Amino acid sequence: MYKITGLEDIHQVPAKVRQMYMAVLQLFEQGEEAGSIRVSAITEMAGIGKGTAYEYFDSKEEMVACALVYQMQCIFDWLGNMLEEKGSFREQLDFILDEMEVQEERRCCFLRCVHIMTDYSEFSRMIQEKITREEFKPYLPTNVFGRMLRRGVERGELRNDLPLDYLVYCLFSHLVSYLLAVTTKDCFEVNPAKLRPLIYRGILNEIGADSQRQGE
Amino acid sequence: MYKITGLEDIHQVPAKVRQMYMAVLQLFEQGEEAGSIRVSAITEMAGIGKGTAYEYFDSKEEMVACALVYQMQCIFDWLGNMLEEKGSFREQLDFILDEMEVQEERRCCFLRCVHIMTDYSEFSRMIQEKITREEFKPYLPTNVFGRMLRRGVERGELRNDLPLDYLVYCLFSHLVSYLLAVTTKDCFEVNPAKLRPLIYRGILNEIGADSQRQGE
Amino acid sequence: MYKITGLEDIHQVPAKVRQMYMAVLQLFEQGEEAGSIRVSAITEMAGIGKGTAYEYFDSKEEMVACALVYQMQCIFDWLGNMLEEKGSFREQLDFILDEMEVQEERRCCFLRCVHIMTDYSEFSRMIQEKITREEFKPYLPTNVFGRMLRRGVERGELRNDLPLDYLVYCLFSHLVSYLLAVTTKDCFEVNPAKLRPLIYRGILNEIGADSQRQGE
Amino acid sequence: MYKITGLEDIHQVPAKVRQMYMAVLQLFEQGEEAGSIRVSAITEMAGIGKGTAYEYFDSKEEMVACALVYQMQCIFDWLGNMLEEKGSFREQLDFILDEMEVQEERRCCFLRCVHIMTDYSEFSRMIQEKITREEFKPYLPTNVFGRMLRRGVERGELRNDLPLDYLVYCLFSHLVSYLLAVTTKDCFEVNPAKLRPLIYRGILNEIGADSQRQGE
DNA sequence: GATGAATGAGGGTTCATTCAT
DNA sequence: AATGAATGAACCCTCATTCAT
Repeated sequence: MYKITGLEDIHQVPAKVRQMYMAVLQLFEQGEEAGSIRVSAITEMAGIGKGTAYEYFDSKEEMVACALVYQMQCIFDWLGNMLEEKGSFREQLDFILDEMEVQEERRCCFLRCVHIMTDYSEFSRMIQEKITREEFKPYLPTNVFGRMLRRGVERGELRNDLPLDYLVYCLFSHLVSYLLAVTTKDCFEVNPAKLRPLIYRGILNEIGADSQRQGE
Repeated sequence: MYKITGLEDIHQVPAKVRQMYMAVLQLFEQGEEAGSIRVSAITEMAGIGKGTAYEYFDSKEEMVACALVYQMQCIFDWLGNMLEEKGSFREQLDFILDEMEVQEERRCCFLRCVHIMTDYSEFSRMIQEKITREEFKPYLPTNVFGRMLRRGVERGELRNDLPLDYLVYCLFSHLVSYLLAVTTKDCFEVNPAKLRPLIYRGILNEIGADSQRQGE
Repeated sequence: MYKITGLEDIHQVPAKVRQMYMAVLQLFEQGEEAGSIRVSAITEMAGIGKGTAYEYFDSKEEMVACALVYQMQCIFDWLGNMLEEKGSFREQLDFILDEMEVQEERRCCFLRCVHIMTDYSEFSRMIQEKITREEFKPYLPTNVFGRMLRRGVERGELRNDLPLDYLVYCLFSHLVSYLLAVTTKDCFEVNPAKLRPLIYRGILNEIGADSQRQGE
Repeated sequence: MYKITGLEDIHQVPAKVRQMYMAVLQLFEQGEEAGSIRVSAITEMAGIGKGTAYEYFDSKEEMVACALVYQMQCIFDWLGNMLEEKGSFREQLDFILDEMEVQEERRCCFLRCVHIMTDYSEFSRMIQEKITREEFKPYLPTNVFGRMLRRGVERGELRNDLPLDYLVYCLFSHLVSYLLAVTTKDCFEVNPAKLRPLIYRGILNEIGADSQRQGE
């Protein structure tokens, strides 16, 4: 039988596979490590037989990797749609920061992206291999944020003299900083509320349309 | 016998324990995950008997966690000493960015700090518990960078109207951004050389003495 | 899966579990100690995989303890049935003494009862915990002998003015004495044949109907 | 160096060996099984180095076996001396029953004798091998009780028409019954106080001088 | 297609014994 | 003689994977 690749259309995932994905994600939220999740835990939680899992996937690693890729797809798909609805760059930025601050599950997903990018392990390589495939392209942060930033430029809110890649990097790194600040509240005693204005200023300083005009 | 805690003075670690640490770190560089390192791999590489490992540590997890904590201590100790020798904030900043860019082992260590901070797993909690102990205080990035920044303020290079914690956060988040940019060259096509001036400007905009004067 | 408790109906023990029980008992007869029986020895002898053993039992100790409890159940069940068929107290007594003298496996089981009763170890406690459960009640020597003695009283062969508990104790202790005598032939040079009449006289002296009449 | 055999004169056991014996016996009273006592537990409790233990003994089994043999020697030596002081058979019997009922450590020792006699394991064979050596002879229950019984015959308290071995067996088995009754109070609800007269009558019925006269 | 009982390789840990000091 | 750090064989137990039903 054809096995699952994790890059299927998120709306056409077989029911039992979706149940498995949900189980994996739930186990992650319970603090399990990727490597130490047990197949029996997944199938029991998904309410399916252990053998069934192997009808869809070749190995445990595939199950976990596909579940994470699926979650990324879902969240970035959702995020892309939500950003599309906002009227201005500032509203979009606010929305992202709000999500990072508030939502447990979503912050988790952002964190996991950073976590996976900062790891050389076999398992991370597996996910990286998947998310660099053609099918994943539209869900890549690069593209989700890219679309948002391109519209910002078109609207005249952002500088039009910088390569899009640089705009993406700039936004991304500020977001990571905020994410870490929110996550490690205990470590740096920095109030997220006080940080927001600095994030705005930092980003607009670098890529806002005003900074371009000032430079002229 | 007293078991190793990982917080011993880095110059007084027993020879065999140091050999174990080196083995663990080498295995990490070969791409192993924390959870999948085998005790036999550690002891064989360290050239000691498997039982000996358990004379010093209570479990495999302890072995790995202590090795990582040891590496952090060593690197932040070394970094602190190196920074002390530099004459200006700019020289210090250059030194750190150079290290992040060039040195494999050291970048690894920085990355691992981020990696651990972005993880809820049992294993990460184990390390976090160790590095929040009193003995580790002087090696904490917060303190290493804190000392560097305090001197910057004293020298009149940095603003004196901001809490130190905030200065640390600001520096730290810019460093993480640079680190990610250097690490994920493949993802964002951003040239580190072109990034440097932006990092400098970004940091000095926020915490440089000049920005304070301008605000007045 | 539900784990085995050792108190299942002896006729409904799963085949592989029964094979394990047989292996354990065989190992005992080969002179192994309870604590030093190896799981691999059990499974190899039972002709099953090592993992399978853990499908049914939680630990090695459980395997061994359940096997011993199973043997007790089987033997006391068999003994109870055999005694039921005998027509008189004297025939019943003869039957028990014959069995103690002749049968290797069954004497073993009686001896083990004594062995376990004279031991405080964790392992003995484990068995004692099992055989004091409700399900084991009908197989307890107290009850097997109790039924036999009650019928003796009803038939008018035994005194009816003593509590049943006392009758049981009296029979039991004489049996133990005989058992030890038979077992330690090398130690006391006492001929079992010469002992029998003394056992009969000893028991009937204490609990026989005649002794009651004489006392009146 | 000459190794300890466990049959040395109990008053000439080297100090460190005696400390080891005490440690082993203490561990037994804490409920450890013979096979699961650890060498390190013995040496730590004895306050000596682990290597030292192997100066005196060839193996762990020897250490434990010798400690048990030593305890038997001590207790039966003491018992023999105590019995010597008593003026009549009845007083001697009372003394033994008292000890069985009251003294924890000594009842333990009697129980252990039964426990070892009812076991075929390697370890029990080791002890049995030791206690059947010439040097242990005077401490054997057979002999301790034998001396007591011989004096009973000489004093005219006991029958003189039975072989000594038989007298010993008779006494021994009644003592075991009493021991079991006292030990398993919870199992048979038999009051030791009510049992005593029965034990006396039982023994004297069989081997008392009166029973001989009656038979004539 | 779905199942879950059976498997056995693999790895963590213990602990008796040795031997250099 | 005394020590205790070092050792590695031994063994329990886990769990990914298979396959007969």
